[in-house]
Amino acid sequence: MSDHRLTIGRVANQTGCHVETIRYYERERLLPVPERSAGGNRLYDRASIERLVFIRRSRELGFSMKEIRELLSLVDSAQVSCDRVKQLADAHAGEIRARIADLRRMEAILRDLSSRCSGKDVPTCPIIDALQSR
Amino acid sequence: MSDHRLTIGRVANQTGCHVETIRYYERERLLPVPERSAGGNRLYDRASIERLVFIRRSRELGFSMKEIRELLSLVDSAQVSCDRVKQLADAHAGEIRARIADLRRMEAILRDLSSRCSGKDVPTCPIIDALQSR
DNA sequence: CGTACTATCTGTAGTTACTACAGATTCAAG
DNA sequence: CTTGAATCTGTAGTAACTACAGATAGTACG
Repeated sequence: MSDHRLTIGRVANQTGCHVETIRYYERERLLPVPERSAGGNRLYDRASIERLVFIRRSRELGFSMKEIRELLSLVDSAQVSCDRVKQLADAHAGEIRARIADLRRMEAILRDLSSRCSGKDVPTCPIIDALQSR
Repeated sequence: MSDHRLTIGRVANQTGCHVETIRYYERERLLPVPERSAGGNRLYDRASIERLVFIRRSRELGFSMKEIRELLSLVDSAQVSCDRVKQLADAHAGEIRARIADLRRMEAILRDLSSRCSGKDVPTCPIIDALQSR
């Protein structure tokens, strides 16, 4: 039954995480302490891979480790409260929208400044001027 | 002539930077070493304030400190090369657009997942499911 | 079985742009 | 001269990894 134990390198390959990141997640208690070989190397099972994929996908969606910690604890609790999960996802989506709005503002300003700059070697630059004064 | 020297606290007020941030910028060599009072307190002039405002506005537009360092060195060089400034601004705007695209992708996925989740206390949650499996 | 090479181990430091102390000193007002 | 606010230096913490160094484990080959 314990015949498909995987080394950390294989787990890294299968999940797309770096070896160091896997160890880091273990230190941070997102991953349970794995078994060890006689010599002390980590050995993982299927469940660890699933958990790692969960973390990775959550990170790809921009969840912070704190949020992931909570998502994982919800997963770990016998029955998932869809309620709280949805809450977390919606709150996070809201943060992302706010961030997008910020970035759009920045981009618009930069585009405007750039359009007013010839790019030629003239003595004054409208971009610099705008940054310098109010 | 040296009658409008400002303490770091006043400079912080006028620029909207924290005192610690001003000292940090000095350590990082974005700001020149200021004069000191007899007792050792920093004393700033108008030029320092302008430079600090420049840094702050650049940061607000999302420039990294590395980029700001280059912008400042362009400002410091006798004649500004509008060319390079525009290049930096455009490159930065491009990064912002890429970041926005990323965030939009995340937000769309989250919105989709959330719409498929009732938020009720059902045994399985489509959000969790999506995170768990590929 | 020995050797060589790769994988893994632990522990620490670096990354970005600040922010937050602690404990000592300086300054300004009364 | 005293008191309280401001400032000083130096260090450590933040988020989420990444990058070593130096030591040990595992594995393939002859």
